[in-house]
Amino acid sequence: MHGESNETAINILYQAGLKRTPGRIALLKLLLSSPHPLSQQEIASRLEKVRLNRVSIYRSLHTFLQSGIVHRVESGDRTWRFAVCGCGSRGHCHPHFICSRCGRVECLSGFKMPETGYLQPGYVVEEQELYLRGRCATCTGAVTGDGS
Amino acid sequence: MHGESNETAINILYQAGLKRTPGRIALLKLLLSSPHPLSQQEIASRLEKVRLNRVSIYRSLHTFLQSGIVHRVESGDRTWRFAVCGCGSRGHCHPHFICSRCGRVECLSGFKMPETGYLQPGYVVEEQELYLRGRCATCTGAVTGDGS
DNA sequence: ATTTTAGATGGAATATTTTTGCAAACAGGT
DNA sequence: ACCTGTTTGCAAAAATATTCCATCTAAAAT
Repeated sequence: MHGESNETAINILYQAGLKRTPGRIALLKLLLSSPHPLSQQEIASRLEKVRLNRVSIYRSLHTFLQSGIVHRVESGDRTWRFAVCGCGSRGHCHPHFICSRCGRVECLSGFKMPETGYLQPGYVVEEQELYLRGRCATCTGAVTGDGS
Repeated sequence: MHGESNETAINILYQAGLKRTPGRIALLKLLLSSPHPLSQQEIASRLEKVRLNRVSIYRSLHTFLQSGIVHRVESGDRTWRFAVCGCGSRGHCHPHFICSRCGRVECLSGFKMPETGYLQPGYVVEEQELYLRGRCATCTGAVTGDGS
């Protein structure tokens, strides 16, 4: 299924100058294969077979974050969610949609962040986060449902 | 100083159909007089003289939130911050600025939220939050500093 | 003014998530 | 095969938010 993501994960780690340990590769593979940001709990439960400690997950995510490999989303339930971001910076390059019903968080890739030229003098913006909260297509029942 | 905010607080509670208890009035007065959102910890330390329990603060804020009296800001350090919002809804009617150095959170009142007509079909946006993270005027040293 | 009642409060305790410390294990290079 | 700095595992701590239940109070009714 995700045979190539193994190579991709190793390559990303190599590019960032990080050691390619089995745990990190598995973690990064998981993030690469997920269509939406994952919480540490979700990651831990999906990585049980790899037997990667939660603290190690926490620290690896922390390292990834500092290297700009992942970005961190605060979805409103006091848990951070992580996703691989192609933009390579620590900031957010796109808005995020949070479903208020199912809690799912989605990256709205392809959408630019709004312009912000309206700050008071002296203020410097380093990064910005735009969260849209509402109902996803599944929860509004608008999905046509073509299987899977 | 804030003699009138006492009346204002009582009036707000009355309009919302909530009981005007001393604790709630003190809490609302504090929020009304604060230029930026406050965390529960900040509120508790500033309300020590009133001897209002932290749980009561938590519950009052929860009630205020449901009544649309306050709005809740997630500033990135996993603590909620609360501020009185004139818009009367539970959503956010303006962006928030978070200083990455001093942690201060400011309401960017007067600025409209960006348009969001670009969602996929089936998605419904109930509210949106825009956070700008960076350095405030104080932390960039851009304040002219006319005393105080 | 007294009574009544739904709602608010206090204090302790619980839940959840994040973060740290230290010793053992490992990756990557020589 | 060996060395060194990094990573991991396990236990434990921190920090914040949330719940429980008995008691008290605001505000309306008598």
